[in-house]
Amino acid sequence: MRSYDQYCSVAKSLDLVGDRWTLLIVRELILRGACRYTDLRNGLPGIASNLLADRLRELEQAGVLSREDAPPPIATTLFSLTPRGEELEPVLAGLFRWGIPLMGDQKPADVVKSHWLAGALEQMLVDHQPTGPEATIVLEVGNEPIILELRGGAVAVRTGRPKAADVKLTGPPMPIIGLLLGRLDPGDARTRVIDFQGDLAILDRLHASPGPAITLAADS
Amino acid sequence: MRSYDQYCSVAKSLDLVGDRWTLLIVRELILRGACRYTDLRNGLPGIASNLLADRLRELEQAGVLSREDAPPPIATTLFSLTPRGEELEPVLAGLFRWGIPLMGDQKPADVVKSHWLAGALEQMLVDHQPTGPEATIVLEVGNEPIILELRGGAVAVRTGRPKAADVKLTGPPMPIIGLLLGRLDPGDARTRVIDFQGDLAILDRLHASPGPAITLAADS
DNA sequence: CAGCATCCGCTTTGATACTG
DNA sequence: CAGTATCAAAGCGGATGCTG
Repeated sequence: MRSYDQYCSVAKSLDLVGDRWTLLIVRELILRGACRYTDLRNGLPGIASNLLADRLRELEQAGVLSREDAPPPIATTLFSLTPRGEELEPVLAGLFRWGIPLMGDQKPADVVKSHWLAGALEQMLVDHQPTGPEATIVLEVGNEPIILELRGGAVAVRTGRPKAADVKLTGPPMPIIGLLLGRLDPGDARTRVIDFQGDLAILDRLHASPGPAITLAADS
Repeated sequence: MRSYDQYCSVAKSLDLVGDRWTLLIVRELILRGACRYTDLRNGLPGIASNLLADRLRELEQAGVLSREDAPPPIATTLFSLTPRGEELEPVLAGLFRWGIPLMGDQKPADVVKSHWLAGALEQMLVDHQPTGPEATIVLEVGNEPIILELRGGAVAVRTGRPKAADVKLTGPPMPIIGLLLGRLDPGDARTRVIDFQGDLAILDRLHASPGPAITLAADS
């Protein structure tokens, strides 16, 4: 990309990561860790192969990612973020958050990947009942299950094979996200989302009102 | 811009603000507040006029900014961020910070505007001596003076005409930034920078070590 | 002058095919 | 698997012109 030729740190940042696809490559590496070329292609549906190669070269040049040949048994090239590249995480976190309201309508052309949703949920979810028991929520959505683990006030989000779940939600992405963020109540959800299993009360821990007593106290 | 067609909040964000120039327009509106078309052109040297018009239309459409005709005496159109647009501030803040290490070499082609530097400094500076007296630092750099006001632990950064200054630094941008961030000591600075006026000790308040006593305590 | 729209040459991107 | 090569289409930059 042609430089903006502005002595401004935003412009200098965008000189390096402002190209089309570039921040999505960083997204993949943040969410997935070290990736093969093919993993990146799978995580970036729509990218042209030559563009991916170009971008990887530019990002390596810029010190954002590094390329290393994995040891003999694997025999492949792995791309991963450098520490400098990982410093882009706050920028990506901002974009994950800002884009949530734009995810209302999943267009027919839209591809869904579970790890993208996991990244967004990680930015948005808080356990408002930190003293509660550990709990596991599993979402069957996208191409692989998403696992939310509530423990000590934190919500860990990952994808993969779940062992056990206190609640399991199966259905299309949008109503499930709305339900988790508290923008859709279980009544509406039942008509749009598909299937609940387990104790729905656990979902209340993700919403803002810890209980009537505190709500009343805030009102007084 | 063509959509990425990915059901991911980062991709959806970039569908709206990932185009060339778009985030720099948001930068201008965050730093400057409501702007006229001409103000934006001045703050975005290098942009083609038609492109600016296109982007403003797209951003208005996306709900990021609004256009309003100022009242009669002014008779111009003002562009300003909507609340939704202001929510991009964390993203811009991230880019301001991430780009600081890229500002080493001001290339001959680079344009400098003081309000860009002000935005970067606002993200980086902290007063480590919050109980100290109020102090004003003035930077004569770029096209207009930058005023740093230390008060109660906060560092307010603005551009404009200063009233009085405890320290005044005059010179090229890079060494002045280095000096403020503590990456360049006054000895080196004197050979590269320029001109000091006033009490340089105030600059120490911007650096990490609050004093020998605390440093020793931390070591023990 | 402020706020665009049009035109044109150049660069970047997208889609697909091909290779060590 | 990890890329190149090719070429058409889209996007961008710069100049200029138009309208209140």
